[in-house]
Amino acid sequence: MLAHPEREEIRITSVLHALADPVRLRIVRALAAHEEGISCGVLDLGVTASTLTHHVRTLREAGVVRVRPQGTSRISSLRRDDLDTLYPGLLDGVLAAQR
Amino acid sequence: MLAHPEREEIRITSVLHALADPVRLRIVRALAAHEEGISCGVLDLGVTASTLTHHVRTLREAGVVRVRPQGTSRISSLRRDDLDTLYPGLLDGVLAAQR
DNA sequence: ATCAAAATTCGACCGACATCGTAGTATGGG
DNA sequence: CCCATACTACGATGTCGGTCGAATTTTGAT
Repeated sequence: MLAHPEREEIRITSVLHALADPVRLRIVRALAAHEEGISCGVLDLGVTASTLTHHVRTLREAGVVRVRPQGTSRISSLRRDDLDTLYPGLLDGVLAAQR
Repeated sequence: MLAHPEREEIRITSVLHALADPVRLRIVRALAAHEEGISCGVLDLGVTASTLTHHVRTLREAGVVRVRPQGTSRISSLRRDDLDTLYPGLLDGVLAAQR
């Protein structure tokens, strides 16, 4: 478990699909503001823990976030380098969005 | 019919969802290569005409493309200005994707 | 007026997915 | 060892959406 795609395995359609959900987009925005990574459980997203697990897995399997265990928590962080290399400007454009 | 969202009405989640489909992404790539716009019917996308209609409508309603009637055809073109203004870098990043 | 080409509409089908609740696993502290 | 915390796994459910075929509309040309 906790498999992450290599940079070369990341697919643009998977990334876009991962970003196209309101809850996941809020997660990405939060991670963008915390380069060191955070436990997504601390975010108040209005969904249950199991739903949150689903979303984080979707982001991880798409190659958007990296997840590392730390105690009983999982620290998620944005894969900025990989995404900026593969799709320069995409992440910045998404994060710049007001709506 | 042929309603287009104003620039202020465009939503990032709708744009991302519109771009997250392989067929629609191929349409967008084709439009990016033809600034003057094209009739999407000329593209060989491996889907039926009715499915193509569905995809073009999805792109139009998301604010990704502008569609104007011309004879019995509909000419689609990318809303580059609007997208680049709202989400600078997003479109370029998506188009830069190799996979 | 008739015909052909291009596109749309409608209904149906079916797989994908966001969500939840419950139960289970894992880690660390007392 | 026991317990609490954080997260995961699984199954169920309801909705959304990509796909098609058949029928219809629209436009332009003959």
